[in-house]
Amino acid sequence: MILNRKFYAQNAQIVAKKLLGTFLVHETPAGKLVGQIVETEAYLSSNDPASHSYKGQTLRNQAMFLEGGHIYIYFSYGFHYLLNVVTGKESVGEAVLIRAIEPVAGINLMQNNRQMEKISNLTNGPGKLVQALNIGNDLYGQSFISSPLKIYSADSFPELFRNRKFEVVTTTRIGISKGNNLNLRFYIMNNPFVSKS
DNA sequence: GACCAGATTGTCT
DNA sequence: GACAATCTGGTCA
Repeated sequence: MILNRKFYAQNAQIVAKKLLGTFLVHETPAGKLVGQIVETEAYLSSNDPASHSYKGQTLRNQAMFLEGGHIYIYFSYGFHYLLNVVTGKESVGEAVLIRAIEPVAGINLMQNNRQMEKISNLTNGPGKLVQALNIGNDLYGQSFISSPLKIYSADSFPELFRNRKFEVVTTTRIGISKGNNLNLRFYIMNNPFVSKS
C-alpha cells in the first residue's frame, strides 16, 4: 500500500530509517519504474547547518516547508537533480534525501534513461536514480500520495522483496562540509547499490 | 552585477 | 585519486 500522510508526518530521522526497504514507484507513459530504497539521509531544520532549510525559506527550497509527503527536488552542481521526501508538519523544513535504490522493475527503461547497461551503476547515487527513474523538475512541490511518483510500503510487493531481512547501518552523512558529525545517514548493510565514498 | 560554494557524476591518469 | 562540467541562491559591493 501507499505510504500515507501519517507516515510522512514523523521526524526526518525516523522516516529516513523506515524508508529503507520500501519501493519507489514512478508511473510513466513508457512504463512503470520501480526501485527499492536502500540508502537515505535525513536533513533537519534550523538546527542542522547542512540542511537547505537552515537559513530559512527561499524561493528554491519552499517545497521543503510543505506538509510531510511532498516532493522536494533540488538541482545540484548544474548537472543533477536530487530527490527528497518532505517530512514533519507544514513549515517545519525537514526532508529525507533518497541516496540510492535497487532496481526492481522497468530495468530496461532505466538502462535506456541512463544510457548505461551495467545494472550495478544504474541507481547507486542520488543523481543517478533520479535520471534512471526519469524524474524531472515538474514533480517539484507535488506529493508522493497523488502524483505519478509514489512510495509503497515494504510489504507491497512480497514477490519482489529480495531483502526481506536486513540490518540498518547508521552513520554520518557524506558529501557535505557542515554538520557532518551527525549520524543521519541510513543504509541497508551489504547492499551492492549503496553509494560508497 | 561579480564572486563563491555546493546534499554530484563521469572521465581520465 | 584528481578534476572538469555547469547552474543556482546567497553575499557583498
